[in-house]
Parts: sequence; structure tokens; C-alpha cells
Amino acid sequence: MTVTLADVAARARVSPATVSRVLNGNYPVAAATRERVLRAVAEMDYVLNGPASALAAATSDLVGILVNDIADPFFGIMAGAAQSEIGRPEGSGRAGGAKLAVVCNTGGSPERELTYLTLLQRQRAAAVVITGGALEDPAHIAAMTAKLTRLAQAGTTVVLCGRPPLPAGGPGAPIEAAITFDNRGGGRRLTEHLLALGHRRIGYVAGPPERTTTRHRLEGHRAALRAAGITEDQDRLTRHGPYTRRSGHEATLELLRRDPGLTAVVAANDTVALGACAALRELGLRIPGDISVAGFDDLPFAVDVGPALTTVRLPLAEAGARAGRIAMGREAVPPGGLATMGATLLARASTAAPHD
Amino acid sequence: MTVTLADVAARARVSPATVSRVLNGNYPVAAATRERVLRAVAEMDYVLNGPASALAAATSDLVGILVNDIADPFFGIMAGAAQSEIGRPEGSGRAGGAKLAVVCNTGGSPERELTYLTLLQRQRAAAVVITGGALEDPAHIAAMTAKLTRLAQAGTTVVLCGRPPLPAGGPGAPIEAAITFDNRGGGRRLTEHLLALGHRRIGYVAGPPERTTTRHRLEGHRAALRAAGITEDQDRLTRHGPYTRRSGHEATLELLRRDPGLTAVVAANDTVALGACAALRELGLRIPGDISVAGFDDLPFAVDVGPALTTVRLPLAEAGARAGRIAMGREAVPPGGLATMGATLLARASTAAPHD
DNA sequence: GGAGCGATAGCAAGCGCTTTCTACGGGGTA
DNA sequence: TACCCCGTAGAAAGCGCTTGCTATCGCTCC
Repeated sequence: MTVTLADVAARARVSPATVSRVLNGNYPVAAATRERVLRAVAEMDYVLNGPASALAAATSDLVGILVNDIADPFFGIMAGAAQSEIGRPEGSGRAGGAKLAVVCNTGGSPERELTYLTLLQRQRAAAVVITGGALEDPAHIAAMTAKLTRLAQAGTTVVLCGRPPLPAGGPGAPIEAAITFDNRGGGRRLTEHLLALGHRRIGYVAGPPERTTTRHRLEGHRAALRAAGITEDQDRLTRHGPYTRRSGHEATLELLRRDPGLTAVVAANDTVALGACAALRELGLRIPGDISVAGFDDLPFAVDVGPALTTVRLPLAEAGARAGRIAMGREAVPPGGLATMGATLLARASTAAPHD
Repeated sequence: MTVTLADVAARARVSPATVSRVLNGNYPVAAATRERVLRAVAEMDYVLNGPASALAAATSDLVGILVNDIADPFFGIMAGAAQSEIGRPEGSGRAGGAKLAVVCNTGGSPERELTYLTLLQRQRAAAVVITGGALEDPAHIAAMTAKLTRLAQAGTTVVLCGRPPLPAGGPGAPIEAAITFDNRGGGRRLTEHLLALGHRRIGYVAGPPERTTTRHRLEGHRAALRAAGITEDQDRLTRHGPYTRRSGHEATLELLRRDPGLTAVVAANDTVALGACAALRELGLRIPGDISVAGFDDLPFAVDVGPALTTVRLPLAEAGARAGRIAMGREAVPPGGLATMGATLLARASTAAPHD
């Protein structure tokens, strides 16, 4: 059988209550007694029964981190930073102790997102960090709002990371805080860079239309074009698809078919840009000699593709860490519960002036 | 307050026991009664209290997945596949129901590996999947063996994925199964490919020396060289470092300093290869014209770097899925508890015959 | 020198669920 | 018609921990 609190108590010749208090450190215990208890714990190799503890205390030390795609470093970096921040023990006792930070992969599916939230609710998670852009489907937003409200009621802290706050914000919103990226500004600066180089016909390989991230980046792109007086039918030069390499590949071919005169292709993110580069190479076009390419996110590999990708850097790790700290109540909630993190243009080798 | 089983029972005009049985589906309940209960559950938006349930049933529906680096797609792909397999509901009732698969990022630290295992033990996890190569430090192996033994005793199924079984195997081993990759064979075939192209002076950028993965890949490389009669001091042409791009960059510069006559560089994995490529480009060397480069793993980006990387494909997703199924008791344990998955050579554009 | 108080430790009542054992009713069988 | 058994539902005893309350002890303070 496994060792229980009572066993430890017997060995240390104290009551179970005392052992519990030593372990939680939330009640004064004489040093000598504590010593004795800790020794018994060590000797018996005792491990607290989490479920029992959670049941009695009505709260668990589980923290969930939801990601859209665990195989994508974009999410991996945020999740890793959040997790290491959450797992960091600090202070003592249940309140400040290290939590079990777990990441759940929704695969971008709204159903699985809700399923995981239910599962976390079932576990009475202490907090939940939801990363990545949101779906703008009204039904899903309503379902999410309802679910998050229940979670908040049950005492779970909800923090968004890289996702705008729920539309139905205002007081009573179930969200502790939201950390967002300046996708719009980043998209805008990226396109301004291309415009400054002299590009006028720019193709845009966008992400899935219903995601906030997609929309914001595209809005930034369009805003830059508009500011430059380029008003021709941009829909024709834009193509939506998933955030995959394959999509970048296909979309790029399609865009060039629609308009062979393109001098630049902007991708919704670095992964898509990779596909775009591959497609262009297959067509025998040189980058940036014949055509420029730009990505978004500055994932680690962006600097290594040939040629090094011009992109926009997002402070992913910093945002994840911050979300983790806020979830743990270790960092102040930003004013209005909303913090926006800047996006930095990184002009590298994949963009250049169009050749005459 | 949150809704409890008793509340649902009252609404459905049955006993709590009956509600529990409907929810778990492990006991016959009349169709009409079940109907009534399910309606009450839906109307009240009831969510089971996981901790209470786990306490009473002495088992939880949590499954842990340990990874070394969550930002690395190598692990993300395995973890994602395992997670989706584990989260898949199948059959009904507690035994076959969907579990909460959670991934924990150890960051490659042995302490955190043990910490997470303790945390999962505390949660009374139903199973644990440990991915990635193991550390060969005797102290850590002993600690892991002890910890895994306790987990197994507590009823947790342990499955390794991409990691050799514990040395102290044999009967009573705490491990349900181990899925390994043929790193040695893959490494060997990769180097054979280079030898066949005519390379003789090959640099090797290895991973951290104490990891099994590193050792096996290097052993394959050396075996191929030996078979080809190349016996000169290979240690001089090998350099260890972490599995990072930076390490690949530095190590490559160092190796070329040691032996400017290298015609090929083999990296311990694709990420390292990326760094190697960058270093070579900085030196003004063309790949594969001046020097060939090869990676390992065939991560998604491998085909996109310029030029497309010759590498070895590991069936990461398949291995992860299989580990997940075994953890759930949904797939037979391979004979001897050990299954090795093949490694396929992918000869692409980054390798070619050395120029005279 | 006795009352009062602060510092510790123990008692015992749950937390919400599962599960064994018992109860009950309605056929089928002899 | 009496008996059994099957199918179904309920009663109740925990699962191992936390925590409010109570008990004890050694001092300090008048």
C-alpha cells in the first residue's frame, strides 16, 4: 500500500493534522516537531495524495496551458516560458508553492478547446492560460464566454496570452488578464518596409479567415497599403489558408497565377513563408532578386532559411512568462486587464528592392 | 456554489449512487433512469469533481507526457500525437474514457524530470509517457528507476518513447513498454551515404555527450566510418554541444579550424544542422558545392532550408501515437516490452560529391 | 500567586465521489 | 401458486486530506 498522512503522523508521533500543517506551511509548528515530521516524510518517501488534498482544500495545484499546435514553436515557446514560470516554487505553503503546469494541445479545434477547459474545470485547476489567436465564430465565442465564466466562478484564474479579450468584456468578465501582441502594428510595419523598398504589387498569404491573429495582421498590411495610396483590389492579391507550410506553397503559386507581376509575397507567419519560398524556388525565382518574401513571428528557424527571412519578432517567451506570473498572482494585472506587447520589424535578406 | 452529484441526483429524483453509475457507465441503469439523469446533468451544467472522484476511485484520469523541450518540434510532434491518442474517448466508463493528457516540459533538466514525476505521482496519474533520449548519469538512472518503480507500484503505467529502457531491466521492471528509434542504424546509413558520395573527411557535431540519443547516433556514424576503413582519429573531428542551432554554428567553425579539409559536416540533429549551414555560409562556402551538410530527424523545416537538408526521418508521430495507445492499454505491448522504429535516410540537396 | 494569553498540537467533521452490500419487484419455472 | 433469480436502485461506509475549534502548557503581567 501507499503511505498515507496517517502513517507519517504515526511515525513522527504527531497527529495527521500536524503533518498536514508542516507540509502546507500555513500554520505555526514548533521547529523540533517540524523537523521530526520532515524526517518521517523523507524516510517513508511519502508523497501527498493530490486528489484527497484537492478535495479537502477545494482547490488543486494544477494549472492548464492551452495551445493550438504543440508542434509549432510559436506555441511551444510561449508554453515553455509560462510553464517554467508556473512551476517555479516561490514562498511556501499551498498558496505560493510550485504548481503542476500542464499544456494541452487543442489542435486549433474549438471543440477540443472547450473539452480541455471542461477537463480542467473538472480537475478544479487553479488557473488556465489560453494561448494563441481566437476564433471569431459567434457561437464559439458564446460557448467560451460561458465556460470561462463558470471556471472563474469556480475560482480558476483565466489568463489569455496572444489572444484579445473576449468581446463581451466589461465588469464581471471572467478573465483575469489578457496579453496581446501588436499584430496590426507589426503587419503594418512589415508592409511599410516593402513599400519603402519600392514594392507596389504585393501578394498576401493570410491565415484562416476566422482567426483574430489573421485578421489583425491583414488589417495592418492593408492599412499600410492604403496609407501609401495603393487601393486597387487587394482581395485578389490575398489568399487565406491554414498556418501551414503547404498552404504557403499552394497560395503562392495561386497568387502568382493571378498576378505574375508580383514583386513581393508577405506570409501570415514564418511557417507559411517557408512554403512560399519553396514554391518560388520551384518556379526558378530567386529571393530576393526576383521576388521578396516576408514572414511573421521570427521563429528560431527564420534566420536560417535561405535567404534569412525578413519577419516581425514577437516577444513570445516574455509574453508567456508574464501570463504565467499573472496566473500565479505573482505579477500585477496590467491596467484594464490588458497588456499589448510590441512587434519588431526584422529586415533581413529575403527582402530587397524589386528589380527595375 | 458549484453543483454536486447530490444536486443532480435530487433533480433527477434518484440517489447519488445512480448518478455516479450513469456517469461512469460501469453498472446497469434502466434506460429511462439514465435519460432522466443525463437531462438533469445537462440542465444543471454539472461537471464532475475530479479530485473527489479520483480520491474515491483511487485513480485519476490524468496522463502525463514528459518532454525535454517543448519549443522543439521533435518533441512537439511526439507529444501531440500521444496526446491526441490519449484524449480520444473510446468505449465508455472510467476505464476507456478520454483522459486529460498533459505535457510537462523538463527543459532537459534531470531534477525537473524527477520533480514532474513526483507531481504526477501526487496526482495519481493513470499513466506517464516519457519522451526523448535519457541521461546516462548513474545517479540519475538510479533515481529514475526508484521513482518509476514507485509510480508503477501505485498503478501508473509508464511508457518510454524515443528512449531506451532502463538498464536495470528484467522482470519487475517498472516499465510497461519502450518505443525506441533506430538512431544507430540511421546514423550509420547517413554516413554511408556520404561515404558513397566520396567523402572521407567528415566532421561530426554531436549532441550532449551524456545522452543516449547522442551516443547512438555517433556510434552509427563511427561504425560506418570503420566499415569503410576510415580509422584516423575521429575524436578530433567530433565536437559535442547542446542540441541547439548555436552549438551547430560554433562547433562547425571550430571543426573547420581543426581541419580545413573537411568536405562534409554531419550534425546530431536538424536544428544543429541549421547552425552548421549558417556558419558555412558566413565563411562563404557553398552547400553542397564546397561542403556537404546533413541533419537528423527530418523536422518539418528541414526541407525548406537552403538547400533542402539531407537527413534521417524518424517516425515521430507514429511513435508518439503508439506510446499513447500503449499507455491507455489500447494497443498490445510489443514483445519484450520493446519496439524499435526504423530510421529512413532522406538524401536531399545539401549533400553531394566532394569537388575533386 | 492566580488569571490571562500566546504558541502549539489534537479532535473530529467534513470535502464529493465510488462501491459494496442490501432491498425490492417482477417474471420464469416447477 | 410458491420460489428464485435477475435487473435495478438505494443506503452508507469510506477514500486521505484540511481546518475550525478545542485543549494544553508555560509564561508574563498585575
